[in-house]
Amino acid sequence: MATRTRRVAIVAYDGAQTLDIAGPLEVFAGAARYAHRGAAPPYAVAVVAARAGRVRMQSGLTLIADQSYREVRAGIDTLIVAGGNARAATADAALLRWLCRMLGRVRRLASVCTGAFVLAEAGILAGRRATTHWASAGALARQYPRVRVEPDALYVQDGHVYTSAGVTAGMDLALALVEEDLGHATALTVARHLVLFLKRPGGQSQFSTYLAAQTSAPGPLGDLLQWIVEHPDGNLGVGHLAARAGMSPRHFARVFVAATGTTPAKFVANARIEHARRRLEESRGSLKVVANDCGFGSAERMRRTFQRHLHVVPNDYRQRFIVR
DNA sequence: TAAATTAACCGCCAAA
DNA sequence: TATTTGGCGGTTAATT
Repeated sequence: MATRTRRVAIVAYDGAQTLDIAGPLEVFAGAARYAHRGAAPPYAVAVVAARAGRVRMQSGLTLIADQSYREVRAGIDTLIVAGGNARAATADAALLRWLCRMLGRVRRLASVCTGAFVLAEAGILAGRRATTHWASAGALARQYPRVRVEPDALYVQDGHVYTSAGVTAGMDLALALVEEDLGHATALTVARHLVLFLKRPGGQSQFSTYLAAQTSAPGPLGDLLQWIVEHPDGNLGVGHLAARAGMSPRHFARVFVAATGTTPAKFVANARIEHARRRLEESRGSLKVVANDCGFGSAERMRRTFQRHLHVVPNDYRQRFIVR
């Protein structure tokens, strides 16, 4: 396998969403940290903007761009356009021209969230399938009729152009790109490390299944915990899990508590809730579909489980994440 | 909304 | 003898 370093550039602009930049950046940086198989690091990431120096994010945070995109002509492997308040960026004719030029010179061109509007304005998405944050999907389709908008996708690939939905979807996209380059195992490792950091400060979620799966003893349960987290649908009854682990239910329950600090059913419930939370935040799939995919059997059961654990019903929970 | 059914959990004891 | 494992039954909680 070639061990050359791929250059990744993320386009920032005044009014951009910080997490659209930081999320993918951390994914590629994480890959560089955890996948040092070759001599050279797999990625070198830079933030580019209209000019090098300060860029003011939508949130007010100031970011320092490494370079002006005007100075960048070639040598970029993956180019990513962040989302946010993209008005300024879509009005920047020089940026749009530059993106068009780069389209033929990069291996992959991607957008996160409303960054799709910038690509669309540049004409890059014409005739292509694409997505954006679902709250903006309608606007994208209206403003750019030639774009084939897929509002429910997490991310969409059309040729070498990728577009992704919300903030976390941008990280999912970045992970998919890492997977293309470095394989599934590396992408999974990066995801686990990132999830750990993402979930740890989340005060209200008193317990992260990912964290538990990550930090659990590497004994025979380690694989099982991971399997649970990755297969929220499917039979996760105590008896079935015990059989998978090759123990009697009684013994399994004891070992499980000793290893994780929780009981099997609670762990499973938490894993399913975490999955459902993400799905509710990022997709518009019906409650019924989400409930099924996350192993709740029925929307009614998911509703009660949410009520019990989060003190919110799924629909209300989802409402909180609508960006207006 | 209430009652019946089912699943999970845990203490305890016995077998390995 | 000490530790690990498995089974039984009662209690509690969740589901239909």
